[in-house]
Amino acid sequence: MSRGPLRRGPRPDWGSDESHCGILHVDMDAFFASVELVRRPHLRGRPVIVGGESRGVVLAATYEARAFGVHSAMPMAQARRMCPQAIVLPPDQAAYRAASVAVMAILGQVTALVEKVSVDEAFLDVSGARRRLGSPTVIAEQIRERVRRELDLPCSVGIASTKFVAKLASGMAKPDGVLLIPRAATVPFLHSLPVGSLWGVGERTEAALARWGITTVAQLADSEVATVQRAVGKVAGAHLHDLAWGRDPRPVTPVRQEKSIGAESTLPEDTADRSVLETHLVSLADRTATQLRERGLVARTVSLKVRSADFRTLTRSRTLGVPTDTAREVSLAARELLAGVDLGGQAVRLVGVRAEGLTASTTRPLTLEESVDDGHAPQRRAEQAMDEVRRRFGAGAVRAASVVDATSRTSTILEPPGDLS
DNA sequence: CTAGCGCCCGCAAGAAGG
DNA sequence: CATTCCTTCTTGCGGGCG
Repeated sequence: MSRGPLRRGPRPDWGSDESHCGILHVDMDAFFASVELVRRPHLRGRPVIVGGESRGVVLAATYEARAFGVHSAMPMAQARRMCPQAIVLPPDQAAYRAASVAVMAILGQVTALVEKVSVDEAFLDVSGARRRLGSPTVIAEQIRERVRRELDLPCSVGIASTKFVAKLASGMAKPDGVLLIPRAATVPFLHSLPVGSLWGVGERTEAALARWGITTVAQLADSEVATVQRAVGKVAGAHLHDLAWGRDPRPVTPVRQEKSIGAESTLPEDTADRSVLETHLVSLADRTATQLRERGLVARTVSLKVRSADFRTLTRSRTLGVPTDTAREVSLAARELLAGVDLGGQAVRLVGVRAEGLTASTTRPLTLEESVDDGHAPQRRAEQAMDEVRRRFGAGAVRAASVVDATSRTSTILEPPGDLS
């Protein structure tokens, strides 16, 4: 989700030579808010913010809200102060995922070379589609028209010769626009920007560069590589210096093997009660393991994330003897890790579970040998049965007994097989 | 008054190898 | 033969980024 403030003034124009500009970056405008407006058309034209109710941040804001200074990632309390008349809607991730799938389907019809980078943005390599579909700007406008007509959603497209310049261009094209940066204009374009515009330069890196007197991309480009490397590290330094000269050889990569899968949640209120935390860990582990099984993956390492009330974050991880995809083992590992954490009396505001070291599961349709000699097989079978129940009756149909609130427990609730607590 | 998710890097320390 | 030194690899952790 783009997080910059509202751009003012006319859209810049860097020329119209489209040769060598095969990379498109498609970025949905105020995505979550735009999806909400589709089903709540009466809110169009009004400041709308999507975000967590009490202790959340702004996930998306319409341009009407941005006019008040509201932007993504801003604490909700601050956003409400800046724009008290804003309509605040709770997020509906399922709806956004569905919209994302629809958008990506349209992009997939343009070219197979689509790299989804997040729920609301993707890169396309259309350099081979010119004969079939026309020039990049023509393709960009067709995409925008289709997304607008079929889904009623606005998006912006950046066109350039490299991925990160295309990404910058889409940001400057917003809202609801297209911007082409011809290859010949790349360096002058980049050198007109502050360093913070570069991909990979956030608050910290910006400050580190500033200590060496580097605040613009032009200054970065004119600095010795060694200087930049001293400021931000060897690898990042070399990379940034390349970017400052428009060198970005990364190709558009349609499929990427995921390296980790996880779930985390900020608690309704801070707590130091370990049993409450463990209950959350069980359900986070369940979500994580379900995703592992959905993707046919097993994880070798389980990591725990804990954020305390003072907003300090720590992680602990453990590598298992045998890779797993069961909630039981993920949750067991997570709870053992939690037991080893000294919170120093601090209450906890967020816990998370993450599965790392992923490899393809060899045991998806459990073979006979596995169910005989793998001691974990009964657990896998049980959890696969739960997957099936959820598929047929909905996500809430089965939960670990320990996650079911005691007051809502009745004899009619299905208890999962096996000890999941 | 600060989400959730996943990627990547730097650094430190231990394991492994010579 | 056991110990030491050195390098490289692996793992764990923190943190930045978007």
